[in-house]
Amino acid sequence: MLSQSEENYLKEIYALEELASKEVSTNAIAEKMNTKASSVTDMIQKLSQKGLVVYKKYQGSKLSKKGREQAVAIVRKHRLWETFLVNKLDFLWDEVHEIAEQLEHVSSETLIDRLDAYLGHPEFDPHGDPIPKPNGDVVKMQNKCLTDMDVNHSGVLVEVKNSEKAFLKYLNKRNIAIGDHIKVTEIESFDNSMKIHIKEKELVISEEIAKNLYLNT
Amino acid sequence: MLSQSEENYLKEIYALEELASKEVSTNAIAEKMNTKASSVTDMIQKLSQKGLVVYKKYQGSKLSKKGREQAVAIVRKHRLWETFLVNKLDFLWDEVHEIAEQLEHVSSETLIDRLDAYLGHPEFDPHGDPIPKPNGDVVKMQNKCLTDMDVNHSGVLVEVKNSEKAFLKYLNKRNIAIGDHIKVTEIESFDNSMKIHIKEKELVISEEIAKNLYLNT
DNA sequence: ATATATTTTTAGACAAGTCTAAAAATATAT
DNA sequence: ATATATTTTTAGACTTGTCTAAAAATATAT
Repeated sequence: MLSQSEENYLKEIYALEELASKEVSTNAIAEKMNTKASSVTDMIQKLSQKGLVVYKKYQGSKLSKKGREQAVAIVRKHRLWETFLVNKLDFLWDEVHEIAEQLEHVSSETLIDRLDAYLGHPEFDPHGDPIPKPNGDVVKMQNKCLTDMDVNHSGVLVEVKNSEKAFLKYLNKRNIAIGDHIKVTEIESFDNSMKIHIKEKELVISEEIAKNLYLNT
Repeated sequence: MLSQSEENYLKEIYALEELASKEVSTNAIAEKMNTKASSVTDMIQKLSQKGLVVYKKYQGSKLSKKGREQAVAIVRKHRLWETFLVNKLDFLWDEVHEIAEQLEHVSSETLIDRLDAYLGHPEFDPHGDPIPKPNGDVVKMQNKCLTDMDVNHSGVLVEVKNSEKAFLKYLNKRNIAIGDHIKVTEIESFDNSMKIHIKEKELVISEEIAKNLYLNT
């Protein structure tokens, strides 16, 4: 049985690994979790002791097989609860994160299986993130050009294909940056412009812009 | 903001007060919560400090107005979640307690209001207990124990006072459930066993069983 | 390559909640 | 009414998860 805190660490390490696909640094975890590096070191050592994390002093951490399984299970719960909140209780998809953070720690296999069935075994949560299967399978995220994405799908901005001053200036002005979570909310078929949700705001961008943005989805 | 532990204490003190309608003893709380009397003393003093409990050394504790409000809010959450689990996720009414014990600590006013609406503002939970209103009102039940009923009188089974596995199993086997209409058709005076009419059938139950069944008449 | 800066770990402290063992207060029984 | 039993509280310890401050390791810059 994991404590809530242990679960949160596993979940965040998982998220960071997905982004970087290499060992995650103590500082990175500390920042993500709003805590101090020394606290992270303490917890990492405990998780390492328990065989959930592979850790070598000063070299960062990564999840073990066992740790990854646990992390995925938590992500599954989080995303199913988010889906419930939006699909059944009429929350908006950007209002549900904090509540799901609490619900994800409720421990009952049966509960989560029933919830999954009740929701009709959804594949994606309201943010467009894939919901892991009960056996731990997760749809692999891959880089996709924004122009290849469908409505309601989302991803994290990981690459900008054009490095002209003007283009970068454009991104700056609109406060678009690497690492931002972007969700496609509308596509205008006649000119392929799209409406995207980014940093709590809606933005309309042309196909020309979209062509240069790559998301990890 | 109350900790989970504080919430649990308030909830259990509330339950004990409802039963006894007087100050509850440290030992009674300890037994109910599966903890030691010394731990209870510690917590009681803390809750008293916070103005949630009225406490005088060696004289037992009772909830303050503020503490009672908090306790009722937790009971409301607990019972709404139980209703959700049974009505929407098809749990049996005797399977939901442990899960609801976890869910009741999820903190979000909006969540619980939406859940309430989603369930159609139910008045009773699957065990027949009244669900407190958002403002804290709780329907006072004029429940009667089956042993206090006369021949030919009837009511709806609303509460089961014993939650041991064996007892619940007994009820399941005989297909006796909360919400059933029960009529007393015969009382055997020498052992106080009774014949009851339930779901189109006649059943004989011992006084021992009858003691644990409460009807809303 | 050496000094400087940054990151990470350690050491020691603290708060919450629990426990055991012993002391203090209250209740019970003769 | 006094001795005995029970209940409750206190004192001190332990665990979990956090923190600050200082030390150690690693990275960076000139």
